Amino acid sequence: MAARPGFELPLLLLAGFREIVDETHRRLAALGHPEARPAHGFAMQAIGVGATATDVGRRLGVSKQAAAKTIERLVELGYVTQEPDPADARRKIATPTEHGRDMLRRSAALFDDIQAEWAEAIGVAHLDRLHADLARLVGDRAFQIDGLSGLTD
Amino acid sequence: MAARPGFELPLLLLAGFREIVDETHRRLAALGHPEARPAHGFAMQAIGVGATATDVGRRLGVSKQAAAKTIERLVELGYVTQEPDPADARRKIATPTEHGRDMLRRSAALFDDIQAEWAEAIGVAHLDRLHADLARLVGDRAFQIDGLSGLTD
DNA sequence: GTCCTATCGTCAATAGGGTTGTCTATTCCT
DNA sequence: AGGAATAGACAACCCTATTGACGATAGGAC
Repeated sequence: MAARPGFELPLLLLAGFREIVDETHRRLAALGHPEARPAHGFAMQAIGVGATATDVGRRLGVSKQAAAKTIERLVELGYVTQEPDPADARRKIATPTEHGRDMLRRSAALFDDIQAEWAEAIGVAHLDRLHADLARLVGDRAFQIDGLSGLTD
Repeated sequence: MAARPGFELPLLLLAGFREIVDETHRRLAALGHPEARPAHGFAMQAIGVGATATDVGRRLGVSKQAAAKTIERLVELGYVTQEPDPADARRKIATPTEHGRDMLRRSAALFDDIQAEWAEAIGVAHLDRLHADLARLVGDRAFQIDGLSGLTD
């Protein structure tokens, strides 16, 4: 057994992740979003059509304080706006701006493009199997995305 | 086309990486290395039998300053020692201690164990193909491992 | 032998993403 | 009315990383 050293697998998985994410952001930078970084995309996804810092923190598996800082940054970059919830004075709702929605649309398209390129490189059948096998191995843990720091592009 | 949204793939890859690394470190903690964190393991690998901060930085794709800080941390944790190079007064060589070598041996074994568990879960043929496909997609980029922060276990 | 240049380690400032703990304001349920 | 739960803000801190500058050393050209 152990035909291959076991440490290669995590390295390959990480490299795959970084390859997709870095390439997406390289292209995104050329499409009017040079400041967008991976954490921003994930946070935008977590915001959806509108969410509070606490919501975002819960969805991303980080503290509400960390989420609040990220939202603050997104406001600075013009990706979201924040307004008090008229129905609950404790809450502040972050909502994507048109610029933010543009970023989200474009990154979704880029992810699709890169997936298509991977399908071309190894064949659709291989990619489908890779996707299915990974989904089986990690289950729903794939969508609890914390630990994204350092991916600073 | 685009039967699946493209953003799932990077998430699955990241989740796979985290799954392996986190599980390794959970088990490592129970084997006398509660302080070991992912970045340390990678740095230890980069040190090998002995290396300078600059070497480590180059191998890991980070600045020499960042590498020096990590080595400093490894010294604090008792994983390496540092001595001046007798042949070159500019250089300081970091060398794994017995504790450090123990950590490396154990984590290598744990990576192998987890790889075996994955093979059991999806079948050896599937795992081999996953490994081969990823290797083909990312090439040698797998072993330029930066961006490890946040993986703080 | 003596310079010029490249390299090593280090110091300092900065950035970004994360944490815990504490606090006030507000809401909601009893 | 009053107590528990919740949202956001503030502070202090950690970790990993960055760039820029600097003194000390090594080593090749001459």
